[in-house]
Amino acid sequence: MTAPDTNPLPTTYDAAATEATWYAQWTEHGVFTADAERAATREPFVIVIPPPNVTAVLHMGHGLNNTVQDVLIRWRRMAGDEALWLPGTDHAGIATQNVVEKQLAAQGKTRFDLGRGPFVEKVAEFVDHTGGEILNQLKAIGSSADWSRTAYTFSPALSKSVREAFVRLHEDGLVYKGHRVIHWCPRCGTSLSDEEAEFTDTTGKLYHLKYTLADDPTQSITVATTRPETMLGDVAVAVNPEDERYLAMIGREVVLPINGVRIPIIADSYTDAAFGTGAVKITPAHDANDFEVGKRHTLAMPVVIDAEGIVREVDDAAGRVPAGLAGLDRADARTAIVKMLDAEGALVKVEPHAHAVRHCYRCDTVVEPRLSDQWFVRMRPLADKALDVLRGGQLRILPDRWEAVYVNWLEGIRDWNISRQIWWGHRVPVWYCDAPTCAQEPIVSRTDVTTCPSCHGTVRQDEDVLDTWFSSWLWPFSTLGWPDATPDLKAFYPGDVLVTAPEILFFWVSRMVMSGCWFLDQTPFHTVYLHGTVRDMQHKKMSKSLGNGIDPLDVVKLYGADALRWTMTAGLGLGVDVMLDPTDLEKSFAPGRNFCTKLWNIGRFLLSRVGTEPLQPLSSIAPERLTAADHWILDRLDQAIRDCDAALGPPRPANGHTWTDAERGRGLRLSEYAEAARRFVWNELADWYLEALKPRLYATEGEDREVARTVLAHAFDGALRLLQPVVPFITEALWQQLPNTPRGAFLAQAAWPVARRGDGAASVEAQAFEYARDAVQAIRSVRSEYNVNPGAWVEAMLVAPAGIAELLDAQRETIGSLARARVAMASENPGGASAQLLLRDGVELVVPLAGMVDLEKEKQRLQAELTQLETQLHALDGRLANEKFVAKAPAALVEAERAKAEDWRSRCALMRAKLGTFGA
RNA sequence: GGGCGAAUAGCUCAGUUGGUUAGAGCGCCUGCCUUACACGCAGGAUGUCGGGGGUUCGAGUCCCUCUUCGCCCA
Repeated sequence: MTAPDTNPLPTTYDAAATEATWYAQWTEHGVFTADAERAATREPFVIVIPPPNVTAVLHMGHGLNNTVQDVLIRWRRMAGDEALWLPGTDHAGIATQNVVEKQLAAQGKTRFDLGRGPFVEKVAEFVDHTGGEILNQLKAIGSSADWSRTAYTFSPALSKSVREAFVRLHEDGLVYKGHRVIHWCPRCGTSLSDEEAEFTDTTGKLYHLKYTLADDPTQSITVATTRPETMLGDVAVAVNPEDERYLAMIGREVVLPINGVRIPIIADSYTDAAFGTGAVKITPAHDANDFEVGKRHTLAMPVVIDAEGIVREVDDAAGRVPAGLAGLDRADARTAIVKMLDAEGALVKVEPHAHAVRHCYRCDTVVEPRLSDQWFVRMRPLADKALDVLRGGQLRILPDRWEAVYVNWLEGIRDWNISRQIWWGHRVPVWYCDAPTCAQEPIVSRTDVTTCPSCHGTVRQDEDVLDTWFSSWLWPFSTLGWPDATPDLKAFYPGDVLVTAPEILFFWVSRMVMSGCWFLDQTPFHTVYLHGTVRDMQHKKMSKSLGNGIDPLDVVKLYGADALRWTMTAGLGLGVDVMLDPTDLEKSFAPGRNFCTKLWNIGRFLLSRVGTEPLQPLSSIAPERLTAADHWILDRLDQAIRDCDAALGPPRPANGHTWTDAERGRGLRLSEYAEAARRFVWNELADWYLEALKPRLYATEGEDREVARTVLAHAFDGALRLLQPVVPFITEALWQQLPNTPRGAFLAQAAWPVARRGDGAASVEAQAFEYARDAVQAIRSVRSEYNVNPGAWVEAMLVAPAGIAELLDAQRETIGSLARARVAMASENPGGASAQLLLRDGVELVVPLAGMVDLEKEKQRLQAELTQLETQLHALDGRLANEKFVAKAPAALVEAERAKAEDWRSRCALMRAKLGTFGA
């Protein structure tokens, strides 16, 4: 009888209780806390978290992203590195401001009702009270981040980094104020960078407008535009100088419909003769390309749409907007203007037109090109450095196809608009003298300026704040104390791996490389790991707005954090999207839960049979005391360790700084790692070793029982170590119960296993167990085929060549207990009415099954097997007869193929002989 | 318009530099509640590797082309 009362493990695994217990233990004992001093004597391994928005709520994308980071950091922590996973949040300028503005709107207020100071205070208060909750949610999925170093992009410390970066770039001549057309979101009321103005493919309309020549009303020129409402601000019509259709018109003037303004026809090679009519209207204040044309031709730049997207005479536009149109929203204005153009006979035609329209990445409003003054960073010199580190091999991106995308973007880099006209964010550190007569230039300063250095009068700070990404791009070192030379900065910069999704390759990843190379002269990490996107079964990206999301916390509640992590890891091919079915959580997460249950039950078996009495260490056991099964499982553990290491590593370039071609594409195969560990613990340890071991453990005492206890505990200990990075909770809970676990130690910081034998060759002793497995599987197969009662014992006879026979003879009991058979060895096949199978290396299995064997069936099976093997042998012989194959293929391969052909030939012969005994 | 990726078992996917009889999980079929586990065990079925062409002794893997789906950039 079992004695469940003495087993410290309950029959079912309680994920919730275990997770709470061990997470608290880990944090209480500082398991996740990195130490700058220790990093002097150990390899540091650093991952900085992609900081979630401070107002974000955990979704499956975070679940995936943070599981990957946690697996890597836990792996390196065990491997002996000084592992630092640095967590934190992003103040998320526009996004956070939008949230609070929405709250105000519900009270019928705007931010302007409050004023700048009180509004910023209100946002800060909001962030203090509700922000950062996502970090607690990350704890629920087991994230082993160093919470003592939690950073925030808008903290005083990081604000100092931001100012330093701005001022230094200014000193380097790379920050400047530019007057040009930028992307403007009329809803958010701010400019956007190129990257923040996302393209959406749209089927719009192409309007053909007829402008009459001023000096000859019988002649006209037709322009094509997707934005007819901007015609009020037209200052020219441009044609290509090569375009013969319009040569005679260049230099003459046309009259704009509706407002009657006269504008010239100019020649500019920007105009594509093949697009539309070959003539385009030029509106310098409302189109970036037109702006360039306007500058080249020193044209006026009237502004006819204001910051809110309302049509009116804003700037330089007197007489351009008729009273009936002034005050209309840009969309309404389009409708009205098209109607007016039609009435005037100026609308030639309207045709459907597929094109991409830019939208605000925060609120999806159609972006309005707008002429304004903005701060820019000249990116070319920074981009060149970022290209150098990739090309030089100090940086790699996995999957490597993204490297081309990275290179392409950096080669075509454009200046970065870093100023935003919102209130929530780092204020641009520039001050202006209030005195209109003072000659003082704008002051760019690391510290606040209160009086004008020239006239000692009052100053005012620039109204703009910086793009939120201007703080994010400093993240790998601002979080470590830069610009101060802190111990952390010295110990943990540069870091190692950056884990994120491809969506922010340009927003964030490339820019971090640029800033790291520029300010610290080193790439901030040697590896960028771009994982896939979480999608539903229709391959749609999971999102709250689409309603196809899965809440990771629901999964934790239903299946446990380990199950969630298992699904994320085991399903993660390199760079491949993860497909989950939001309507069927069971399908996605049951495998992880089932695996945990399996682990739990192995642990329960071990504790009930091995017990908790101290064990002698494996190293103290003489090899000859180990059974074939012991040797086999220890070999399998070695192989599993090698497979896991090969899938995960190398953790860094072998020479410490530059990837070799051979190393560059290796590692970070999380699914292969998980599969290797799973295969070992389930298909090898549980399915075979444990079963083979039972008779030895059922013994109440004896030397062999002690050996069995030690080997099983050792193998399971190895499995738990390999699995800790994926399923940290259950492995910790089990490891704590193992007889030889030191008190006060944690699996989370125990040593990563090392293979006992490095070569990977199976030992002779282990080989014996492989033969035994073959025999067991063959007997089971026969039993199943003949529907032998599962409880019944059968007779089985093994005929084996010398050498193998001795090995098998020693395994008779093991084979018998696993296959429910009384196993005998025989020197030759007795023939007769029996089921017979040919195993490896000339081993034959004979199962008499008196009276049950269907000879015809046996014959058919054998014949089918023979036919298949003959076909393969024929193909193989053909290959070996091919002189070119023998001459060109590697010698080792040819040799192996020859040996195989011989093996198959003798197998065929045996089968034919056997068929003969059936009287065929 | 330019670039990239994917297409392998019913489903989701592995398959590193071309080289055993192409694998896993789930699902499916058969039999088992065997004293760790039915969230389990044992046995089994399932693929002209998207179509076509080429290179090679040899192609799921390399090249060309077509089809379908997806992504990025302009």
